[in-house]
Amino acid sequence: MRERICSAAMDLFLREGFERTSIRRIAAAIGYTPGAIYSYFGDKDDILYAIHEQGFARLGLLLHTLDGGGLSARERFERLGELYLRFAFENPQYYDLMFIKDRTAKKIEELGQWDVGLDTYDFVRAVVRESMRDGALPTGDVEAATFALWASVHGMASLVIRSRCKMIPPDALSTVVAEAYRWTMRAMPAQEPAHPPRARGRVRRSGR
Amino acid sequence: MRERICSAAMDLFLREGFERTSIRRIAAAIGYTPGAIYSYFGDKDDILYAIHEQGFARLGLLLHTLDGGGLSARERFERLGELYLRFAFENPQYYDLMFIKDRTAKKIEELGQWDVGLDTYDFVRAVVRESMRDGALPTGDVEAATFALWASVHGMASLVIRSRCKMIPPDALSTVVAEAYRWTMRAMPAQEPAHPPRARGRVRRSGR
DNA sequence: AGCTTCGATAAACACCGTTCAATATGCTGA
DNA sequence: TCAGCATATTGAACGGTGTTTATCGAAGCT
Repeated sequence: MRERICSAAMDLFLREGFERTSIRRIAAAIGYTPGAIYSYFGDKDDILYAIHEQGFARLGLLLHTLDGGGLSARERFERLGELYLRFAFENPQYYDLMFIKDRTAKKIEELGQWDVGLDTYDFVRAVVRESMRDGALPTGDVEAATFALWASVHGMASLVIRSRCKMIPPDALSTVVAEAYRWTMRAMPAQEPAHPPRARGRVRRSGR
Repeated sequence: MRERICSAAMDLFLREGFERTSIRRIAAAIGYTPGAIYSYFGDKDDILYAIHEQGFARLGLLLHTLDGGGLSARERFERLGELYLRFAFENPQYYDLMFIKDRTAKKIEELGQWDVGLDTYDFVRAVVRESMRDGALPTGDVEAATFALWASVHGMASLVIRSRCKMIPPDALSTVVAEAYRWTMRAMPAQEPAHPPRARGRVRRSGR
């Protein structure tokens, strides 16, 4: 039943946008009265939260396709941002819920459930750390580098999703984004491995 | 009168947030009835739009303090992002209106008034172009590099403003952001000037 | 004084999220 | 088979929202 509500809600979010999706409409879409929904969700933002969880499950699945591909640390690092951007542009409504919408953050705070997104962040941090250890990135503050990478791709995604890129011709947008990401990557050059053979071997093996 | 409405609205936005600021409350704050407001603004989002314009005026003023300081292209480039971030963190509600909120973008689209933000973007692009010509940045696609820089700082600002950084201890947040920006800057190294003396002279003089 | 003009009002409309007493439904035990 | 119970659902209500519009009142002009 929670499932039915969620999928009806997401359906309406996609077609009408969140603000125009009322509890009454969600209820009508599944043939119920508004009050019924409150037996399954405490309030409207609880539905948002449930969908946001689904979104993180999807994103997690996508990012973990990086595991076991026999990729070098540098390849993993570069693919990570690409996958993140792909998720954002293929699921803009999910992305909005997960990383932009105010109400989601408010609900997360209310529930104190930060771990949903934290897993994903830990994964990114681990990739950055590995990349540094492997010489695929200049060494430095892991926390800051992780945040810098995340901010960069989130910035691109959220500017596009929230329609702030109208100065770029729509048909050129995707290539500008791709080019900007390439620029960001090129700007973070691979260094000489710190301790070449053992480190790379260890990383390769543990990444199996 | 429009001024009085705007400042009352901004006052309430600051204290209560946009969603909880109703036309009725704005009207009450200046001693009018709700209907009166509609003699001065077509709808609620027109107030948003007016405030967003003020925000861009402020930001423009701040960024143009870079002019005439006798700064090198590289310094201008680095300071640009710092000023942008400063604006965002000192005026988070303005920033939200200008670069994150959905309804602002919708209203801009409705009015077809993209030039407000375009001036600012042109300024950033010009700084990037100058930096490349001056060898303060690796040369390459100006459009992509501008977007990459903007996305990077916007990403940091919007993640913080929309409360997505709870995995970073609050008291460490500002240093992580600063460190991440330094990382981004360090990752975009200055190159040898393309045509050193004449070019630098020209830039210096025109920047007066 | 009469007339016009125009800003402000009050009331209404159609929504919204949310609550809750009342009811319908389906299941259990006798 | 039927009473009783528990649970799922309803429908109406509350207080709010953005927005529209007929009406009013005061000021300005002839």
